[in-house]
Amino acid sequence: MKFTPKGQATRQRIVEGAAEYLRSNSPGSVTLDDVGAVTRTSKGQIFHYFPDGKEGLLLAVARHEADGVLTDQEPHLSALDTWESWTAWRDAVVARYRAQGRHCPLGALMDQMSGSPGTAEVITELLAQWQRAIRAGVVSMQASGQVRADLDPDRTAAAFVAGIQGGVQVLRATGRSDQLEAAFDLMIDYLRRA
Amino acid sequence: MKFTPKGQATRQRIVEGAAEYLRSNSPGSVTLDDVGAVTRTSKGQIFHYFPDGKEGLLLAVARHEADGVLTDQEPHLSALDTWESWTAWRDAVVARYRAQGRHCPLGALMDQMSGSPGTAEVITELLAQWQRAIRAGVVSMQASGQVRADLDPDRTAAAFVAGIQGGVQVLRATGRSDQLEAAFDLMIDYLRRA
DNA sequence: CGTTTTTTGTACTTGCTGGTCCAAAATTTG
DNA sequence: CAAATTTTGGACCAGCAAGTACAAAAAACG
Repeated sequence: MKFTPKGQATRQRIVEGAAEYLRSNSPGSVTLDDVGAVTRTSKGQIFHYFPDGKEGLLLAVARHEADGVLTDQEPHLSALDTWESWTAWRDAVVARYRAQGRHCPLGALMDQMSGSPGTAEVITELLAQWQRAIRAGVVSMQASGQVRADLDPDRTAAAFVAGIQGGVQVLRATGRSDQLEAAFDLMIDYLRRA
Repeated sequence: MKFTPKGQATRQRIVEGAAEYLRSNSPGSVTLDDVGAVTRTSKGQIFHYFPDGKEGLLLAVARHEADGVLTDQEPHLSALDTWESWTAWRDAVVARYRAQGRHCPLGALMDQMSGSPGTAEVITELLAQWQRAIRAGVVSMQASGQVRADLDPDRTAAAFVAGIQGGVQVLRATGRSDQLEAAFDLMIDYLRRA
């Protein structure tokens, strides 16, 4: 499929509009007409740019959101080489999620996961990248001798992913960020003692 | 609403059948006809026992599943007073979730959460109970002097909830239990060193 | 320009699903 | 046993939302 610049702009408008809309509405209840209304597009355009219909559109949205999650923390993620950078990262994530409350791109992703194997794949890739970035941070802390060398960076990073993921999940369900903060603090504290 | 014994049995059959069915199918795609087919009941019966229709049924299922999650780990949860009991608990949870893979009652709950405030409440209550049980375990370890007394039991329990929750979530998305195990191990290890 | 391709709008179709209605069967009750 | 109540079955309805058809507008192109 090739599109002219105008076409690409429209396509992008649809994806971004749908993404934002999906952050506050469960994917099951979002209709193509909703998307059309929000993005000022007609059904014809939606199917023109997403021949696979709703499924294709949701997948495109998933990819778009997955991108956002990582680039969002990028300044922090790639520089986890001092204790300050770790806590700064923690603060950024907590503040970010606390501000947006339930309207969470990652959470919306998870919601649309069940049923769509494509989305599950996108999430798997996202988590893997995330874990890799954290792992790199652990390794760099070991390299500078601030963390014991016998710590397994892979498992530590895996635990971080689980903790953050779970904290966000709880935040979405309950509206409270306690668990997210506690998990983050415990894990960083664990690193500190290692 | 009052039902005869026969009626209660039917109601229960519907809830349990629907619950099992929901574990492997996303709630958005589950229809009342599906439930009827699986539980050998007619639409009439479903609306007879759940006057609020689908929403009421899903809520009943949510409560049923929430019960199951805790009673499932109950032998372990109420006896977290030795290191062996903690690791036994860990092993039980990991084994359990690894066996069931994606068909996870808690995960299915989370899925149907978005959009239904009732379900969100059920989940909040479940998480709170869970956290309380873990907290009690931490306290008892402190009482017996196996864990430092200056550790905050609330925050520690909160972190555990987040870690497990996230691990399960990742397991559902990727099919791998690495993160769940890593989170569990890191946290227990953290306790050990405290 | 004129033609060809892309983009957009809209009316329509189709299938599905939650929910209603009502009557028959079974069960309880007196 | 007869009346009242509960349980069950299934036909039916209404609305909604995905997807299609097709033509007009706009742009690209030579």
